[in-house]
Amino acid sequence: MKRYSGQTRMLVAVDCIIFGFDGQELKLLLIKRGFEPEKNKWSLMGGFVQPDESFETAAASVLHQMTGLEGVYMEQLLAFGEPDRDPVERTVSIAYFTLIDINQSKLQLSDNYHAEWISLHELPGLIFDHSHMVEMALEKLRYKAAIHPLLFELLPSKFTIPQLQILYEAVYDVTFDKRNFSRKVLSTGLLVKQKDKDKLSSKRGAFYYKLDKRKYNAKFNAFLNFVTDPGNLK
Amino acid sequence: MKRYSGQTRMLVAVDCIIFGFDGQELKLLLIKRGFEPEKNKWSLMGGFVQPDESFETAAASVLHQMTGLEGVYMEQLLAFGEPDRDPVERTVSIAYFTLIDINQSKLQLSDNYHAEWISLHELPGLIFDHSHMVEMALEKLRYKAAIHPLLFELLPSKFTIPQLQILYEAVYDVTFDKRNFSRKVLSTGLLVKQKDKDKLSSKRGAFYYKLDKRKYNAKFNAFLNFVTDPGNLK
DNA sequence: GCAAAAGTGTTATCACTACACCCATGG
DNA sequence: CCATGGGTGTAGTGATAACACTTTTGC
Repeated sequence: MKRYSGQTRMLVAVDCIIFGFDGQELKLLLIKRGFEPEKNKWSLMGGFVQPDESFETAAASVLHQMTGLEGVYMEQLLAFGEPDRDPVERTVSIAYFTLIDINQSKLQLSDNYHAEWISLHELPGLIFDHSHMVEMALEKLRYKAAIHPLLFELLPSKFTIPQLQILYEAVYDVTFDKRNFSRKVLSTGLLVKQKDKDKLSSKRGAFYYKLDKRKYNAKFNAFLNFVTDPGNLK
Repeated sequence: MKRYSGQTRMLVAVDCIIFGFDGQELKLLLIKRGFEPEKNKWSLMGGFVQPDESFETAAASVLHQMTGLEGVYMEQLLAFGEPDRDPVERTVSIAYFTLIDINQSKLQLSDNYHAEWISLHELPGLIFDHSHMVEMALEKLRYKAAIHPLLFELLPSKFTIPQLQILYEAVYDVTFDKRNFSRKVLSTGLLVKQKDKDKLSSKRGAFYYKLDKRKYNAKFNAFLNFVTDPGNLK
C-alpha cells in the first residue's frame, strides 16, 4: 500500500503557550521570531513536527530548547488550522499550554531566541493567530484551575498560603477573603504544613506548605471547586 | 516568499465522533470504511482537510455528507498525531465531537457509508486510534455535561423531564432520585413548561418542556453543576 | 511602640441528599 | 379498579460568604 492519492499535505507545527508566575503577576514566555516572515516580531515559541515525532514529543522538545526544562506540566490546547493563518504556506498548528515555576533553578532561557517573560497585562501584538491562541489558553487555564488544583504547577515546591492566594487573585483578577481562602485550600487536604517560614514578605513570616503528592495525584481530576463561579467561564 | 524549506508535509484529516440518544441508550454513529486499508472495518466518519478548508468546515462537511444535517453542536476534541496512527502514511487527525437528536426529521443517513447507530455498550473494535478517540470523546462529554447544559443537544426541542433524566442516567451510568433531579433542572430556569403532554410512555402523560433559548445561550458557559461529582472526572 | 502582614472563628444562608405518598389515566 | 409512571414536600447536613480582631516581629 503506497500513499493516499490526490490529497494535499500540509506543514504541521506545535506552538507553546508558556505561563509563569513571578509572585505578583501572571506572565507569558515569548520570543522574537528569528526568521522571515515577521522576523523580529513577538511570537510564541514553536517548531515543525518532524516525521517521526509525536505532538507531545515535539512540544516537549520546543520547551526544552527554550528553557532547558523537562517533565513540566503540558497539555494540548487545540489545533489551529485556518487556511491562511500562516501567509507562507498552509500550516496547521497544535497549541500546547505549559505551566512552569518561573524561579526554579533549572530554568535557563536560551539566548538564541531572545525570550522574555511578559506580563499578561502588557502583551504586545503577536504574529499570525498567536494572540488568539493566548486568549484561548488563558480561558482554559481559568476554566480548569477553577475546578482542579492546577496552579500549584506555577509555584515552587515550597510556598505559603498568601503566595497561593496572590496567584489565584492574579489568574482571576479578583480578590478573595483570606480567611475563606485559606479554609478552602486547607480543606482539600492537599497541603502539608512545613516547620519553616518564609520571612521575605513579612516580619512575622508565613509558614511554608508543600503539596501532598499522593493526594495531589489522586485528587487532581476530582472536582474541587477552588473558585466558585468566577464570572462566566467556558 | 516561497515555502518553508526542508520540512515534511503531512496529511491532515478530521474525524467525527457523533453521539445520539434514542430515548434509552447513548449511541455512536459509525460507518464501515469504504477503502483500503482496513476496508469494511468499523470506523468513525472522517475526511481529509482540503487546501482551502478550515477544520470546522471540513468537519461540518463530513457530518453533512453522512447525515444531511447542518448547524448541529460540534466542538473540537483533540488533535491526534502519533507518527504511526495510520499505517499508510503519516496523517494527523483533528477529532470533532458532535451531539445530534437521533429522531429529528431532517436526519437522513447516506446510503454510501453503511452508517449505523451503535450502542456504546456494544462498540466493535475500530480502526486506527478511533477507539481511543471515542474514549476521549465520552470522557469529555461526561466532564462537560456535568457542568454545562449540553445534553439538551441530544433531545428533540420538546422533551419531558423523565426523558431528560433517562438521558443523564445513560450518560453517567447511574440513577438519580427523580424528585431531586427535577428540582435541580427546573432550578436552572432554563426550561419552559409547555401545555401539552407526552402520552407515549405513561397513561397519565408527562408535560413537555422546551429550552428557554435566551437563557440557554446566556447560561451555557456558567457552571451549573448538573451532576455533583459523578465519580472522578477529568 | 508601631507598621505590616499572618493567622484565626462565628453566624446566616443556600444547596444538596434522603426519603414516601398522592395523582391521573388507559386498560 | 388497578397498574403504571408522573409529580411533589420536608428535614437534616454540609459548604459557602460575610465579617473583625489578635499575633508576631523588624525597624
